[in-house]
Amino acid sequence: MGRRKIEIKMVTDSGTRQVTFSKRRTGLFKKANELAILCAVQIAIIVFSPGGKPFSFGHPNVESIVHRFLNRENTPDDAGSRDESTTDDNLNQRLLDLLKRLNAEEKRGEMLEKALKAKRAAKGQPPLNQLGLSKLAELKSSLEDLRDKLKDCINEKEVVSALLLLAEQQPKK
Amino acid sequence: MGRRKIEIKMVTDSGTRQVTFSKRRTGLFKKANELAILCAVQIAIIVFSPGGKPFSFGHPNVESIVHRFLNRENTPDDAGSRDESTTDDNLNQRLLDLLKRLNAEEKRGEMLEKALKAKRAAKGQPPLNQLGLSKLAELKSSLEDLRDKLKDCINEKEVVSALLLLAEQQPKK
DNA sequence: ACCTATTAATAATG
DNA sequence: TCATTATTAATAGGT
Repeated sequence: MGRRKIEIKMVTDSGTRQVTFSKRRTGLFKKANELAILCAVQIAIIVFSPGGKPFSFGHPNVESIVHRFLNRENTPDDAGSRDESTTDDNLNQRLLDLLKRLNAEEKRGEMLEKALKAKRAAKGQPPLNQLGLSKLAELKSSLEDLRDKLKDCINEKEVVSALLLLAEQQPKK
Repeated sequence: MGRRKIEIKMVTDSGTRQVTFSKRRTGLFKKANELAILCAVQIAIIVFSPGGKPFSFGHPNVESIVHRFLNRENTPDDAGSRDESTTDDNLNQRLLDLLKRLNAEEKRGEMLEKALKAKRAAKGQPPLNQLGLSKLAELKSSLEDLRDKLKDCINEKEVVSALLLLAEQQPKK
């Protein structure tokens, strides 16, 4: 709907792409707002610009909707509405996503840690010495908790991976 | 853009509201898809229908975008544009977010695994037996890789936690 | 940013 | 829910 019809494929010129992004993002958010009001529903949109900057729209706000969405699987009391989300395919897809994410976050964690190390090296004196003994003990126990949690996590991921691979293995249905 | 102009206010008739919701949701998702392709961007939409049923659109998928957003981080590969993201505060905040997310995902992983287990228990014969030996070996080594990665991860998280707690400890600057 | 010719979405209807 | 279509709304290209 413009002076010309355009094909839906990546806009190659980066200037034009940025303009298109701005215009269409505005239009999309407007539509989302209309949908929310007309139908009295909750809606959230998250989009990252070509430059990587996050934009979001939420009615009434992004966080509550995301939270509701992410936690939609553990509401056994109100028995209504849902029908999907319990098929094997669905579970497998979600597990696959989860594993992908965990992997990505491991990498991210490594990068962040390196960045922080570099920062501290560049500074000079690490602030470790300034810690009180009681704080150190506290720290130690919290780290032990964390380690134990992650160890449990390893076993779970092994099981999950096994199930996933098996599922992929199966010719299906 | 219909036979008549309509006011943007809640549609009172529930039948009409449901129809409007369906049509406009479809339109919105289509627009989102076009935006994603035209501008090569990631986008996620979550919307709950008037009946409370969740609908979502994600390019490439909802989960990764939601988590990228909750964590407010920019992609590290294209080295341009950004200038922040290297202060200590910023790093610490990002590490804190990462830890929170890892924790949340551990829990999610547990839940998903339980769900899958329950499913399989309900079915009967687990498909493990059908695996060929070579596939089993493959599986085993990939699991070992995963375990090793997670072990490394544990150590990193310990360091990270220590640094985080120390940072919180400091009266700041 | 703004303009506007043109296309795309959709409200009402069957 | 699906199809049609008169009408409005979004927007591509240009200034």
